[in-house]
Amino acid sequence: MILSLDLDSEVPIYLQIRDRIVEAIASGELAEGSSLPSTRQLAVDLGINFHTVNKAYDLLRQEGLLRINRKSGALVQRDARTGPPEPGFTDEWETRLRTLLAEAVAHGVDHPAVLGSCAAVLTSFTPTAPTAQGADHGAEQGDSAS
Amino acid sequence: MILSLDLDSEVPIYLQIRDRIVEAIASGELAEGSSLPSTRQLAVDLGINFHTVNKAYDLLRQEGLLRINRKSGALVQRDARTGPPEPGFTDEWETRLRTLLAEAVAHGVDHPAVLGSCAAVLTSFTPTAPTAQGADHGAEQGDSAS
DNA sequence: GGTCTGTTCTATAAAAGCTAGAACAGACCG
DNA sequence: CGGTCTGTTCTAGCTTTTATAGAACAGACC
Repeated sequence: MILSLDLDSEVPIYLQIRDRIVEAIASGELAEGSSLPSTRQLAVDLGINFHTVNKAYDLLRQEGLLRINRKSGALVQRDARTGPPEPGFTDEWETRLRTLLAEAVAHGVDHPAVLGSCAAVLTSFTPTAPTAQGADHGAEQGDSAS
Repeated sequence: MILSLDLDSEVPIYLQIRDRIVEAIASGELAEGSSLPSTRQLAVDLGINFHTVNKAYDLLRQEGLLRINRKSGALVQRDARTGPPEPGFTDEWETRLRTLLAEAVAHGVDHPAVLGSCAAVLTSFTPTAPTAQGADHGAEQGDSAS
């Protein structure tokens, strides 16, 4: 699990870590039960303070995506296949979705284009379709600059 | 233009104002050229300081959605029909979209359901679509894989 | 002239955000 | 046992954000 982050970004470091892990879970790169590096280890790899990593892990734990144990460290608790989301998640999420999509529409992106972007993002989460046998165009992503 | 905001929300007031205006523009409730109430007037209506409203307006101006004039006040500059977004908008927007959709997928919402939510939100932006250009049935495509 | 408008200063106070140092306790291994 | 890893907790400093507020200015409008 190598993640690259931009220290010059306006997005806080701990949020970048969280976002990357969420995307890794969504794409299946991190399956349920996968173990994440320890906060101190990841902090050393990224050259940041381990509290920052801890904050990201703790946020993911509050969101129900991680299970943190003193003995086994951080494990992925949720998965795309785990089941439906906890009650209360969808409402809050759709509110944010509404605001985000409204932004695009207001800026002149027409509805089919917006929906196309959504579909493209979702497709990027499944680089290798289970039922597909034709195109195995691997998504180029492996980038580690940290 | 009546907007309700939640003073107890974690979302800052000025951001709530911005979000509501963006959604109003996306839904066509506020068309290009529409005039918004003055900062002082809206502040009185909402029971808040006019600087807070000014901050929301200024943010929308920076985003290119509002044109603020000393004589005509705040006018909606952009619209769903104005044209394609400014260069640089899409990339940053798709990054946020990716993170948001990843969140839903990681929480167990399957791809068709996510796409369905997106389509539902878009549909809610067009309660009456006389100039439909295929946005209605655009949601009908199921999952993208295979 | 009076009143509205946006604009621009300064200012303050509270809150949140972010990173960090230090220490503690449990777990593991040689 | 001793050393080292782990997560956890407490404290702390610093910056940024948020919201409010006052004051003043200039253009527009009736």
